Amino acid sequence: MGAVKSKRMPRAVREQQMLDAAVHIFGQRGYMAASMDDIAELAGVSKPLVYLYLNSKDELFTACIRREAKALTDAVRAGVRTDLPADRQLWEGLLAFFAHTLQNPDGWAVLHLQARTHGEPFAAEVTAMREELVAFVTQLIAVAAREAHRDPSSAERAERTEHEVAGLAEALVGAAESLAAWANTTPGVSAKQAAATLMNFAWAGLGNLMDGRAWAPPKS
Amino acid sequence: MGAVKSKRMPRAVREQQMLDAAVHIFGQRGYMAASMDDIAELAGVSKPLVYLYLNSKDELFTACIRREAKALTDAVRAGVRTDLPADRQLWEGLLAFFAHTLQNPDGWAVLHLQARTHGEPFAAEVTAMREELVAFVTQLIAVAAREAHRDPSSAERAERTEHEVAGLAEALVGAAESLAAWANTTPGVSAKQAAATLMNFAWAGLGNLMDGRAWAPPKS
Amino acid sequence: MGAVKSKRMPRAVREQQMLDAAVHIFGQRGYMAASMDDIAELAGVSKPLVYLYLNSKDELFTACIRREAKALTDAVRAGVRTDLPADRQLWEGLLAFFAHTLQNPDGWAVLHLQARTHGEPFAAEVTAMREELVAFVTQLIAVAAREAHRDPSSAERAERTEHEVAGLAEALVGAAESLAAWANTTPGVSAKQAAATLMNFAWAGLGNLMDGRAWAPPKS
Amino acid sequence: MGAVKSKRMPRAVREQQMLDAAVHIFGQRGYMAASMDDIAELAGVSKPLVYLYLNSKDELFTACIRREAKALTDAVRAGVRTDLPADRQLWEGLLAFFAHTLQNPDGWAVLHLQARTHGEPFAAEVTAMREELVAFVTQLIAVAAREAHRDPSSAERAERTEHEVAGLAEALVGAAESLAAWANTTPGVSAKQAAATLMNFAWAGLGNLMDGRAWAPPKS
DNA sequence: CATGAATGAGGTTTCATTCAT
DNA sequence: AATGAATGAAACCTCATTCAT
Repeated sequence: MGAVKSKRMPRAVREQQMLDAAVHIFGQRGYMAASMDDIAELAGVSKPLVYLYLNSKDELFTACIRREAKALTDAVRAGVRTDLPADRQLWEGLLAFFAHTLQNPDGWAVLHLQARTHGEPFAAEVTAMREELVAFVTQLIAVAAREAHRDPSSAERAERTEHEVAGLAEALVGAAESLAAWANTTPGVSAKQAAATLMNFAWAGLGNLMDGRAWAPPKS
Repeated sequence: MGAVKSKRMPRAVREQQMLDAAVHIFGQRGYMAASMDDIAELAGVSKPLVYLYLNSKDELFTACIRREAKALTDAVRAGVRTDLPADRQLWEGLLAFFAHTLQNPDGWAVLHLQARTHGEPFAAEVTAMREELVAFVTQLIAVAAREAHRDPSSAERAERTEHEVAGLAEALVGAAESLAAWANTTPGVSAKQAAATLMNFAWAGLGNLMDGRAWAPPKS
Repeated sequence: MGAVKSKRMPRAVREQQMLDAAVHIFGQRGYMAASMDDIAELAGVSKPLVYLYLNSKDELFTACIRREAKALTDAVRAGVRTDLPADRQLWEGLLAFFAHTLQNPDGWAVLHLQARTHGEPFAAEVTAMREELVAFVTQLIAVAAREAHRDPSSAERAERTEHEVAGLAEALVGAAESLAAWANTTPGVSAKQAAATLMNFAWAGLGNLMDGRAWAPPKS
Repeated sequence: MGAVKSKRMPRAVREQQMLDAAVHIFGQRGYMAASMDDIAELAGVSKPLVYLYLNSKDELFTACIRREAKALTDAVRAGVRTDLPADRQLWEGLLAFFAHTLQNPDGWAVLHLQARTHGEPFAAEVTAMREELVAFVTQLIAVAAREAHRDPSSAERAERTEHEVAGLAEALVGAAESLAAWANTTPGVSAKQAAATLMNFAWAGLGNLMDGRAWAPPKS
């Protein structure tokens, strides 16, 4: 874990070492419980150097969030072949998402647990990333809807559908996030299993909705 | 919020005041950022009294988690009439869940955000509550499966179904949790809307699964 | 110096002990070089108690300045009998001023050296005190002028006089301040000697000015 | 202010740039609040170079004091024509003094405020400069006394006068210093005005004293 | 029952200073 | 001649926690 201690490294390298250490500590202990001493020690440098390069605990935390958010969205983007049908795209996206979060448990903890738990500068960073994922899913659902009934006979149905897509995408991304946390803390759950569970859950339901077979709440 | 300051109250009442204050502060600021000073002040008592009744910050936090977890599961249980069909039970459960979390944002923040973000003594408390909810959903899914095809023709299909129920319940509860957080931070979202969104998402998907129409991952 | 260490004292007493210690350390070492650790130790208390009562280094410093400024102006006021002629009043004021500054070297150092050397919140406190002294002197000079020539024959002379009084008072107070510092660092100089030196210097000069016998700068 | 950054300059030039920067920062922020980083940056060099040339913060500060003290005394000396009568010499000296301090506010702040506010190595530097000014004034007063009454009729008076000259010179220099600070912080006050105010104040008073018309403290 | 008084320990942050190139 | 990389030491401040009344 703690990189081999060697002196006089170029700044870019040292910064990555510090971010590695910080993500690990922040992910394990939380923002407030993490001490700059511990992060510096794990990074193999002295505390003043951490401050010289990253200025403050806040900025260090923000840098962690940004790096991990970018890494995650990059991973998902890289995993999806956009020339495939919508269901295959969703499948590949989920697979890439769970694979990445399972391989980066600390990074995922920082994004999912820590960043959202501490006030506004941080939560906004995650919100931005989340919106990218939600947009991806929203677009997939829209494509799927068009694929499902090429016949745009009922304008009403189309409208209702459009109207609900946002909430559905939100629910799907939320479910994925929760499953990622669950997979991270439950031994023996692979990325493929998590993706399959969610895909089954989601795709069939979406299909039904597209066809207008929604569950109707009771009148009472 | 801060109870009117009056002397000589029975211990049980004072304790509840303290827990009220603690849940509010913990929910707003997080476990580490919350100070015993602030909690005592909001509760309208002196700090030593908080220690006399609740021993330490850890125990105070644990007491908060336990009280809020019990309140939530009680609310869900109370909202479900077990003599109704499975879909109605799930609907009522979701409704009760979202209604309670929306009316107790601080309590929900403590359970969903804070308790899971800080090491083991606390996360376990939430896990216990979560398992109760998952069990409730799991049983509903099982009932639904039996209702759907009373004819257990394909043993293979039944087995596969049983095998996945755990993951599905997990996904559903996770989606509910995410939606609760979303509803809490998005103005204008009612408990009924949140429940309807999730119910639509879930029930159709579950129904399809029950009928064996699952989405099949590609072989590659 | 360091008060006898005894536990459990009422807050007001402890606060004065802390201020005593702080004035001593600030006066000797300067605002920035003074450490809260040293002040707390000299006061015979722990550092957190200093913060509990005085909030921050800034506020502690401000409290010192205010206390010492008030003590000095009080001492001067108490030393002057306002029913005497102007010269006697000035004499008594100077005597009280030098007596007080010689008996409170640290307080005087805080006011004269430290408070003016560090930015605006602090300098303003001293300016207020200084203005009180300048006003006192200004009024004495005006009274003296009236006493000197009861015959207000030359309006021009009176006007010019009025015009210069401000600058003269400023110079006199400035001279007094410098002499106080000098007396504080030069062994064997009594308050009476310092007052006599300045009184001689000032009163004769003022008298001459009142009579219009000013030194004229060369034309070149 | 910050010199254009150019490499390979002769040492003497670089040193002056550093001293310029240091005087500016020390004057504005004070000795302790000034950081070597800021000074090096303002000087346009790297920190190790500052240490290579000036060894330590203390020595850098001392070098600043010495340079500014020399500049001030040089300016005063250069402004005085010693073949003139005493009053003209004093006038020219004051004029040069105020002109220099007004044109070098940072340097004057270093000498008057900062150097005296921090322990012994530094205060002594200023004391040396101050003594030179006091000696200059003392000698002027002596000359003036001889000019005033060439007839040393009263030995007693002469003795008393000799005895007080030190205090008087001290008071005059102190008043000048205070006025310089006042002129530096009060907009619209010229060197000539400051010099005239003090000259009026001082010369008439000194003249009176020379003639034996001193103010007598009351017997009580 | 209730509290004002008090502290040990540890947090973030900054700074003067040096080393290796 | 000049600098990027690095740190030991110490500053301010906060907090959970306890005692004596």
